[in-house]
Amino acid sequence: MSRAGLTTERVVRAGAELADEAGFDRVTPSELARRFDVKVASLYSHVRNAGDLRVKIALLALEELADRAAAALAGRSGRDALVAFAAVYRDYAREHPGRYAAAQLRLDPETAAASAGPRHAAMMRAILRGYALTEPDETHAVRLLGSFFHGFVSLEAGGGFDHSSPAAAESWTRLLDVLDSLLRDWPRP
Amino acid sequence: MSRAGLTTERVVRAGAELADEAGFDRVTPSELARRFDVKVASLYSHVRNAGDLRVKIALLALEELADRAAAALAGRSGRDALVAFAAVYRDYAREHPGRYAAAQLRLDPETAAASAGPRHAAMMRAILRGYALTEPDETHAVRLLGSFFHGFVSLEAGGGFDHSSPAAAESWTRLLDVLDSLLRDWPRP
DNA sequence: CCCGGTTGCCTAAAGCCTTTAGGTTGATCT
DNA sequence: AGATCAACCTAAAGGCTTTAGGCAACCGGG
Repeated sequence: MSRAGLTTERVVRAGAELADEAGFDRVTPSELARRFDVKVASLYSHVRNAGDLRVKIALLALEELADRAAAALAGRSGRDALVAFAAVYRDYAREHPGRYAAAQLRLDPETAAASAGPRHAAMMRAILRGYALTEPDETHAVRLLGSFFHGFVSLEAGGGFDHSSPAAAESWTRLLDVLDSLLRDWPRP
Repeated sequence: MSRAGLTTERVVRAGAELADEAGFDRVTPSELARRFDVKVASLYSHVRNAGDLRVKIALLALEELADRAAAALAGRSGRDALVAFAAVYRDYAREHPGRYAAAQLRLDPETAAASAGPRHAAMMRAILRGYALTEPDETHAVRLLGSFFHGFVSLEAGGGFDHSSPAAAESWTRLLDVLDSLLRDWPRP
């Protein structure tokens, strides 16, 4: 009997692929075991339990997203940075819907703090430094962008824009222009 | 043996309460049966299966939300309407997190069309008629507002704003002002 | 080379959830 | 009172999760 060569890494990565193919809520130890042609119990040496598996996939997704965002941001500022950053989110969600869903998993505070989450917040702030906002408006703007990105991408993933025109992509482009213009010309309190 | 007096209506309503207390993903026929002190199989006369139960809870949530929104919108326009409508969403999500999560469930196109979903879209458009937007910008604006509302509310529900100041409520109020001002002074293409 | 330890994977078993098939009994209408 | 319908039940099959304990493949050292 040759071995399948499981490691936590490989298990989590396979879980992420499964999430993209079948949906994050269909990621189960049983299904993964089937894919590795291994008995279910064998996975439990690499992952504490089903919940832990999900958390690890979420952390992977957050890292991947942050890495892509960081790469996209390099050498850009202002509107360019905003558009590039936004594209990373939308593209990632479209390419990897299961991972994107995983990234939305609620983490306990400790895990969240050690995740790539804070990097995301920092990058968002870095973008806004290209616009002349002062606190607390910069924080409000971070939240506006975060909410819009996440909301748009998840509504699109849920098919919310499917049966109306124009296509989602057109609204996305136009709205980024609108937001850029809003940030440059931020209304006073 | 006296009967529990189940009906589809009561089962779905209890499911919605369970969702709010324990989370939408913990809504199972088993748990509901326990609450009604009834055998699991008995529920299957009132609900086709676990998925059907979830869908029915989602439809209930969408109706409730639309009803509240319609009531809030009555007699208001412009900024007032925008703020009142937004408040309905946020308050509903905070009062009924499980139902709000349910309302995000992906429905098949047929079910979605028969749901209260279209009413939501219509109300959003009604609000925007208070601002002088022309197509396709009105559609873009609908999507901006929808994305922002949903994004903000779900990030807040996920605890995303918990460990930073100012409080979410403050950003919410301020950002609604900002959006109102944006809509009144919508940038040209 | 082979021997011992580590680690990867297994069998077994218990517990819970879902779903279906078919039977019984309470409520209701005539 | 009898018939009918709906509400509820028992029984059973099948899947997922998790733990405990066992065997054997691999790796490093003697």
